[in-house]
Amino acid sequence: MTRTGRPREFDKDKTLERALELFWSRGYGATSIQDLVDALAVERGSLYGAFGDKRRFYLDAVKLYWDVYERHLTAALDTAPLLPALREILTHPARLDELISDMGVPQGCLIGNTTAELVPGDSEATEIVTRSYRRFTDIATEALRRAQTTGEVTDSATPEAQAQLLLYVVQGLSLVSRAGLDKEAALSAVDAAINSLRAR
Amino acid sequence: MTRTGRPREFDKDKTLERALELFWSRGYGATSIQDLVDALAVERGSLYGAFGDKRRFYLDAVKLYWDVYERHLTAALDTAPLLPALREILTHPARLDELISDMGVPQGCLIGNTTAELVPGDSEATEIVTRSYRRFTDIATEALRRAQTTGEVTDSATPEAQAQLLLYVVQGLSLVSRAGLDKEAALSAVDAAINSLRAR
DNA sequence: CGACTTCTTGAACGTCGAGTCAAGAAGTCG
DNA sequence: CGACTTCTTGACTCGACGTTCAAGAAGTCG
Repeated sequence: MTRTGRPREFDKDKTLERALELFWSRGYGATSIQDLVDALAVERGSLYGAFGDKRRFYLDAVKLYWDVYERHLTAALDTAPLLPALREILTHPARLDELISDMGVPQGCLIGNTTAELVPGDSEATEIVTRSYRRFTDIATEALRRAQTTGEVTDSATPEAQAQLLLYVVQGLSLVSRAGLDKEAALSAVDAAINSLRAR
Repeated sequence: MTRTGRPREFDKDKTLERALELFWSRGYGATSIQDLVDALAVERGSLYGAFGDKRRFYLDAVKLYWDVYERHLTAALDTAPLLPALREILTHPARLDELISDMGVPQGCLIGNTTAELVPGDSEATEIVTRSYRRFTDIATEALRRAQTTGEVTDSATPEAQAQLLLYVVQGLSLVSRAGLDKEAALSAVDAAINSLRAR
């Protein structure tokens, strides 16, 4: 039996979620421990005790981000017809409704941001984003394969190629959006992408 | 008349190019002044004298990057047929042959990396990347408009929408590639994108 | 040559941020 | 209660980094 000591005074899961929001909106390097201390209302030592060092903390937040996103993705793409769902996925880049609370909406996809900031210098970060990309394409590939057999999606390309292309589009849209989103232009581009998938 | 003093002992342009390579491969935050001093063989004071502070230095490198890239882009897309040229542009994400010397090939597009790392926190960086994205879509739009009139490219979407989508694909591919490039998967995705532009 | 300007060098400075730690607080268990 | 464990607090350390600066070097001009 592990001897129990003084109980933690803060909610570890909730704190990780709030940290995720901060990391998401500011990036890894630009978020200092002091920022976290201020925003989370948890003292430095407690953070270190609960989450290890900054890099661990960040990587755990990234993992949480992906878990939530993957759940969204899977649920959204498990519907028919597929194309409207895909449009939804592309249209709201990296949207995680469950996590976004009252703070301003963070911008960009945290996986993509991590790729730009820590990859390829950090091997664990590289693993995480590589796995995430892989899972995205796997999930999308399966959905597209089904939609090809029902005749909804064109078979002029393999589901794998289509899924990979969708990954690029999501990540590109998500990244470019950070610099300011021209909603009309983005929407028409997404529609063009979706239409090119439609069987004719 | 400006009095001339002691002449600079290093080539400012060449030094900026070398700094660009370093910034490109490591990112802004992860590149220290000391790194630059070591790699460029120019002392700190001289760097500050010639380029101002680190942020100026970086932003100037980004501008240089874009200028070179834009020249490539314009030249490549000013040909007929357009689709093979587009494929070339997408296939070699952010390739700048003139600048890549004997160092390892930097990964990702510097504009995209800057977007992830400095935008939206830095207003001048935001300006630069926004303008770059704008110029990319402008150039691509014009090329696509011409290719639509010749019947090479489908008119099932506007040239603007197609160009915007291409921007997303380039940026997405360029970003995801940082985490390790699966050449086959990338190529088939690019081919799918190109084929969806082809008039039928 | 002497006055003037600009560049070079590298030590020094100040700041900031990640991580540590010792003392105390708040629980549990026997 | 007393021993034990874990959490909290915030001051402290220590290193890294961007930036400055003073002294000297290398040119030009009259």
